[in-house]
Amino acid sequence: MKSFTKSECLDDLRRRILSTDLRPGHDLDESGLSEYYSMSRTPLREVLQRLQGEGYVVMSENRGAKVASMDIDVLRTFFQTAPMVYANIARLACENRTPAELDDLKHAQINFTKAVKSSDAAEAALANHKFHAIVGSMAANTYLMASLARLQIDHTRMSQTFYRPSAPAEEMLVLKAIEQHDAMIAAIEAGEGALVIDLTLQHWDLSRDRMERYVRPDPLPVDVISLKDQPHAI
Amino acid sequence: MKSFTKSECLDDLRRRILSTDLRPGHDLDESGLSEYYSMSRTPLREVLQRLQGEGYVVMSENRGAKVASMDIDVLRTFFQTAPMVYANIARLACENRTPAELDDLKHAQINFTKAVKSSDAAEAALANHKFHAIVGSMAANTYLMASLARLQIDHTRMSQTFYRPSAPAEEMLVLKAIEQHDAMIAAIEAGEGALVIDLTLQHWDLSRDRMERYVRPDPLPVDVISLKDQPHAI
DNA sequence: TGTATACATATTGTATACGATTGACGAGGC
DNA sequence: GCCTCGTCAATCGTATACAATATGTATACA
Repeated sequence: MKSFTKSECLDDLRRRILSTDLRPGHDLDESGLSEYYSMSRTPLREVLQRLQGEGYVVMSENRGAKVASMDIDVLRTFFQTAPMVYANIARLACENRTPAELDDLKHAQINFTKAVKSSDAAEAALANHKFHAIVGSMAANTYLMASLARLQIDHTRMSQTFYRPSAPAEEMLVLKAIEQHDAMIAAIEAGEGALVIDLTLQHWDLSRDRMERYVRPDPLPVDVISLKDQPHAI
Repeated sequence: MKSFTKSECLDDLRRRILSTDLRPGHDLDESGLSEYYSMSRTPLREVLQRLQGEGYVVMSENRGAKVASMDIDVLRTFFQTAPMVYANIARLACENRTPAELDDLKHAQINFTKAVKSSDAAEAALANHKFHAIVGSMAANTYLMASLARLQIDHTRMSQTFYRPSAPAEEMLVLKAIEQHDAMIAAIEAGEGALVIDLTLQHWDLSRDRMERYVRPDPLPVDVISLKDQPHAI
């Protein structure tokens, strides 16, 4: 039974939420989690409070914490807002990136590529999350960073299927995403703002198509499954 | 000695930070605050954690909480980011506002006007904060709201002097701000997106001029005050 | 006089115990 | 048979005690 520090607990919960190991809307029981992480409820509650602040969980008085849900109207605003924020972040990253951050970004891209090649979907999604978080920190803009962080939570959760390609054509898309990352790194290093905005929007389009299919999947063939045999859907 | 509930404590700390009653960078002592609000340290710590999540305070391991500072590079990004976020929020508010929210907004404007007329600077700044927070919630966009909330923290703290006019010409500016609010309400109610963006940017310009003067005040007349008699400035 | 180290003090971090609130289940009345 | 109300279990919220960590100060030594 591994013992966790508080910050390890924070990281682990973030991971589990981002990878949808803890599903949106899932109820988080304080006693259960405190036992799981072998710490008392006091620090665990503080971790939850913090996760609430970051938008990973929502808490209600006397009714505990839940993993932040992804309902339809939130998704609507997600698709509405993401390209604007991503593009602005990318432009600012061009202007403000430090050499150290550039190294971090290249390193994150190596990890991302590895995760994709090893077909570990959750790991790939998290590595992609990390990549874009670094671009975010390059922008050095606390205000936009607050939006970006929240966008990324939902983006990463929705992109889980992206890295689990079911057909050769879909695998091509993932490889294209890798190429786009490389191009973005080059553009950021060269400080070409207009180019990196363009690349970012292309990257977004790729991701969006895949996510929209996840949100609105192809309907089941109704004439094959007898309606009365279907389990109740929510 | 009044007893506070947890949410009252939250509100009060927000108020005190926004009004710069608690100055940027000020050290927040847990025991002291828990005594002040007559609650134990456990819930107070959770309040601080939450305020950290909202960007009001920053916490560091084993070194407690501080009121979020407003250093020069943060202010730079503030002026860079605010107009874009405000304009987008305003446009979305036009599209998504509910009748109930419109009533709230009108009510907030009444409170704002009252506070200005009564020359209570801190109260006016807070009422203005509330007004724009309602516009933010009208936008119904959790992602941008995260940016807006953080922008507003610094905006409200910087605008403290705005409502403490020292000359008739400056008082005119405050009255103009009231008029702009009224125009914004009308535009939002009519759903005129382009107009409300325009009004919002005008409102921003008014506020920005005043804030820039706060950040970079007129220099002291060096020939009047003998240098060796000056108190040490930071 | 300046610096380093050890101790004292203050403050933060964690565990545990207890009180308060919520929601579910079942008995009783309509 | 249905609704209402009360009890009970489960979970959350708070207080307090104690442990861990950081900071300030005094003293010894270069």
